[in-house]
Amino acid sequence: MPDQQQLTLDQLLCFSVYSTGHAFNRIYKPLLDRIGLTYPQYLVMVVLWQEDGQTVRGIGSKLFLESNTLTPLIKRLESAGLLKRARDQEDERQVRVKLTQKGRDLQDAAHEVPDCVFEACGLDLDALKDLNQKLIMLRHSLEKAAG
Amino acid sequence: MPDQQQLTLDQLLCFSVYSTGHAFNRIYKPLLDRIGLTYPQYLVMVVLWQEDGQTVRGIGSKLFLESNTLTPLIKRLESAGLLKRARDQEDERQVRVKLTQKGRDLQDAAHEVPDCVFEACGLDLDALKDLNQKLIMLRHSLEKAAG
DNA sequence: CACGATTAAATCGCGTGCGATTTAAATTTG
DNA sequence: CAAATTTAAATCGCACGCGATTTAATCGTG
Repeated sequence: MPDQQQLTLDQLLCFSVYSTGHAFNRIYKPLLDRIGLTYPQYLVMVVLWQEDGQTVRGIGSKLFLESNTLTPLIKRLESAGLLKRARDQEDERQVRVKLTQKGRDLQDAAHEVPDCVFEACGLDLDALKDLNQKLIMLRHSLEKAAG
Repeated sequence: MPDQQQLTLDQLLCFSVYSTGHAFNRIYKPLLDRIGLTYPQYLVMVVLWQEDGQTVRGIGSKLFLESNTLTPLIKRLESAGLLKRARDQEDERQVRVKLTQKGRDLQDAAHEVPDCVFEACGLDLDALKDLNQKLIMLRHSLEKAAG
């Protein structure tokens, strides 16, 4: 980065990532309000719709989140009746998260969300995939650098 | 987006943005801890280093944040002695934020932060600028769609 | 000029993220 | 096998973000 004396926000990649994250949230908010989920809760549901019965740690490794964030979040989903939490019988340290019928049914209600978001991005599918891949690679570099 | 039955996280651009934002935070954390700032606080300082004496609303329009987020954050920066808040004499609705000497001096201490982050990205400058521009355009599309 | 509308901050409540610590279970090692 | 270590969740505290509301100042219209 040249000449930090004139450092501006629009030169900072971190800021475009940060602010675009907020912009995504503003798109998701009205869509997810309809089905009673927050964005992070939606991500947990996506992970569980893909594979039910995962542990908190397993969900966390996919979302890059830990139990201090996930435990309360998952408890809220349990309060909403979307899933059940239960200690694993074979390893009682772990908690397995299983969808209820209501939780599985919600996938249908969430059906149109990705299309609406895709629309809002204003990108064709190739450009979107390309940007996605570049960000995944960037995330990987950052994770490696963080150690 | 094809076939939401098999929707996975790594297909979601929103998630790569969301998780890369967290990854940036993990890079910034140790760098900013040294100078006693959080990442959003650092962004406010960057905005003020570029132009001192802005209003809360002015700062917010650059950061895509509002007074409900900024007021407490800026008060913390004031408590840390980095700036002063004062009502604008010409329009008492507005609060002007002015750096103290300590706040201006902090720019030197923050000197190496952008270089460290750039390093962690593992991208050459052209690739970084390209990615940055694409994200800025995406953010613009999302803001427009959110209305 | 007055009164309703608009605007800027601030306040409040809630849901994340996350560092630090705690608790309990499983694993490793002597 | 027992003690020390490791591991998985949970808990706690704090700082965002943001929707909703409140307060105070300014503007706009009649």
